Amino acid sequence: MSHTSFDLSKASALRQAAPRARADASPCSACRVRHLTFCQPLDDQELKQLSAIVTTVELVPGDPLFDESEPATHLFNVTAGTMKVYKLLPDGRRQITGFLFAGDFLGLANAETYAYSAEAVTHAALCRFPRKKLEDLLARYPKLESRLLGMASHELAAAQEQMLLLGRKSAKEKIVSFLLTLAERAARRGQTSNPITVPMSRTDIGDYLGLTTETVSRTFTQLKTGGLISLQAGGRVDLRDLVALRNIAEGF
Amino acid sequence: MSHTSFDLSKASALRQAAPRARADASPCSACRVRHLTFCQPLDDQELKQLSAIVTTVELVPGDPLFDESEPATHLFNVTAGTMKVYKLLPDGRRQITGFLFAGDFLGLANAETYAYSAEAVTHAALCRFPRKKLEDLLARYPKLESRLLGMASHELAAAQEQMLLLGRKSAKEKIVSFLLTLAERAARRGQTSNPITVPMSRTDIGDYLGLTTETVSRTFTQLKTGGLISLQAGGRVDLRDLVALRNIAEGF
DNA sequence: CGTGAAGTTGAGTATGCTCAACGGTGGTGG
DNA sequence: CCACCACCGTTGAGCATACTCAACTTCACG
Repeated sequence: MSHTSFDLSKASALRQAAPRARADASPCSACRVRHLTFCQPLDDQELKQLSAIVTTVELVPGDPLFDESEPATHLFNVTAGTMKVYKLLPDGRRQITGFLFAGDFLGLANAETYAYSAEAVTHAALCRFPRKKLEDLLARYPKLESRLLGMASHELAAAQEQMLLLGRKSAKEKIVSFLLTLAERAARRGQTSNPITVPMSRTDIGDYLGLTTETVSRTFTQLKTGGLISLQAGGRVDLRDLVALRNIAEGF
Repeated sequence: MSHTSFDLSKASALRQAAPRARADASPCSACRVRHLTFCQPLDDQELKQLSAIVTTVELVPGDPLFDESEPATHLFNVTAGTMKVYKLLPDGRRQITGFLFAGDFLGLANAETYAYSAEAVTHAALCRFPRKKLEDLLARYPKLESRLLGMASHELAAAQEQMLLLGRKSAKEKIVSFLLTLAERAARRGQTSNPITVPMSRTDIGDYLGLTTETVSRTFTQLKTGGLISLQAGGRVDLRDLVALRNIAEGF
């Protein structure tokens, strides 16, 4: 599972999301993923205000975006590619707390510092908003803040689902739940949900699910042998028996 | 560790938080825990609006407040006592996703239904807001929505910390982290942080930390034997060596 | 007191981890 | 263009942490 094929596949997405050069048109109004993001409720006039404070960031796989406990100066919006956010223990144990795709935001912090580190999984593009200036805009446009609260609520529900997974599910249930969540999120973004694209490494998956790479690998093999999934080129996973998979994920 | 002693200790808190009878004074303006809650930014005039839509709920240990997948018609604010929120798998496995104390809110839902069930751990009192009417108020008072977003961000950070715990910490690290978090939250509420009050059962603690009751019990014994904590009457836990405990919790 | 729930302790076990070897693949440099 | 190398993924063997099942104790309450 190399990154290369994904780098290629993301290249066009990067171009789509990139702001346009013309000065009079708001770059944000041309954004292909706006309907997925927190900017969604703004009209053209308001998007111009947003455009005035945004800059874009492009990352290659492995590039860090920010580190835990660093001053939380910016909020980001993923426009293309995949990001991961994680927390570390002093001895190197790592918990990936989320994978982020187009439309997801990161960097929301109540405290002065980020609560986690963020790093690119694939080639990725992001919008970067200075926190202070964005807060001014939030104060001016309550519907923006409302949208952000809605997205934060959604994330909270996802976090609780993940706690159930981490605390109470078996390795097999974890992997299957993970695959189905990927499929669901892809569908939500309007992408194909079967076969799904799994851009992250076995190690990343393990660190997300509270497993080791070996266990992740063994479980994939087991699912493959059982005819529930099949692994295809480019890190794609074909979900062969959705009913059976859903039963496993729910713990039946 | 019975609930009784806690029921007694909470009785006065219940009275403190109970709305007053006079019609012209806003009950909310007399609230003892307002500075901890999302109502905090409102002035007296605005609190009156809030009072108009609030009702109060009192629960005894074990009382359910609402169930997962039930229509999310209300949002709640804990004013006294301890609540737990949890998710279930079909075979009965349970993950408690949080314990809630005075000042914490619950029932925030982006979807039509609650994402979890909620139940009283001790005697508890809550404010109940009809979701629709509260949303009207949120639209009218952006500072309310802003405050709610801040609290949701804080919860998200806590959820990520909990994922790190569930996915990557040992039983001992989990228990110690849990005790220290309880101490920190007690301090935040202005209560004594040592000894701490642990109002929930071993089973609840296990379901919160992804452990069994037996492992929780064994680990407490181990910490006690090691002189790191001591168990006192009324479910109080004395943290004997904070430095050592912090090192364990952080994974050193 | 008697009873039932909660907590503790013990013995044996299983799930997932550790340590290790090997194979494939893509990227690099000669 | 090919050979090498590093990284990722897979598989195996043995082990450890936490679980299961069970007995016993403690405690709250009737």
